[in-house]
Amino acid sequence: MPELPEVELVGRHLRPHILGRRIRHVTATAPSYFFLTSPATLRQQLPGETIRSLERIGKYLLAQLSSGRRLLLHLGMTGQLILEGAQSPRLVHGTPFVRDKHTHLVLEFADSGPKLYFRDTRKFGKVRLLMPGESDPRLDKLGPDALTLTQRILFGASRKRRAKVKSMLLDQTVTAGIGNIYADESLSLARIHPERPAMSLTESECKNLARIVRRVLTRSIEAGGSSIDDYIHPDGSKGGFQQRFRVYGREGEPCRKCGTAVSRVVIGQRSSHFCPNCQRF
DNA sequence: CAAATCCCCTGCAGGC
DNA sequence: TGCCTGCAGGGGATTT
Repeated sequence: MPELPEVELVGRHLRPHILGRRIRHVTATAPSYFFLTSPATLRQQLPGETIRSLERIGKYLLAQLSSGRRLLLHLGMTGQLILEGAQSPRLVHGTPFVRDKHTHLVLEFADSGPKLYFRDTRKFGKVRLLMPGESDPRLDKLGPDALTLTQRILFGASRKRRAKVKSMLLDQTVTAGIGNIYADESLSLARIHPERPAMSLTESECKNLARIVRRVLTRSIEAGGSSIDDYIHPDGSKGGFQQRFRVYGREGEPCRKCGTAVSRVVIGQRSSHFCPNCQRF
């Protein structure tokens, strides 16, 4: 589910519903590495806090709280932030979401508005409460946001890299927000083979690739993001960008440009899709 | 150092 | 129907 466009959309959908609201009660499940801050601490510390702002940083969401503390959230692979009343993603059409065994955190507010559920089946997501002035190394290490990716950043990062260009795009310290889908889609549009050594890219290829990354991410946001198995929006609605995938998840299917079968290779433990004709090594 | 490998966790689809 | 394998929008720790 969540790469930059999806996280951005979750933030946009959530803001009107949670900003300015005061947390009254917190329910959190058993400790797991989902909780960088213990559930007990969250239950104890969050009530009384008002959510002042919510910003996206790469694939993270960071909520500023009234006490000066901050709540850091990451959706991992299957994380979902769901507003009470949302349509259930996989259950019968028209059924509102109800808390289940994968719902690890519930925020109830002092007003009568909807609760907020944080659900994550695989528990790769993260939640951490940052004390005033406290920082998180994960945030500190992030590169510039991928929506503002420039040729300069890509070209600079690529110079001494023997590693594959796709790995560079996925490296959040180079640029933050690109995940497996948008890396494949961007390289496809840029007609660059994902296994090319990053250092083999020319300056003009970097310029083109940076522009394409920005455009793909922007277009996906406009289309409501990509929804594959789970929904993404806090109200339960789905995105539509997955219908426009050129290569992602299309192994064996014809390239939309030349008809050649889309190939799949594994790069850095991740499936990588490309057209072997349009994206020459 | 940089780069490759393994691991965290759960559910689902497909082959037999 | 059931079992088994492989795979999944992420990223951190460990190894080479």
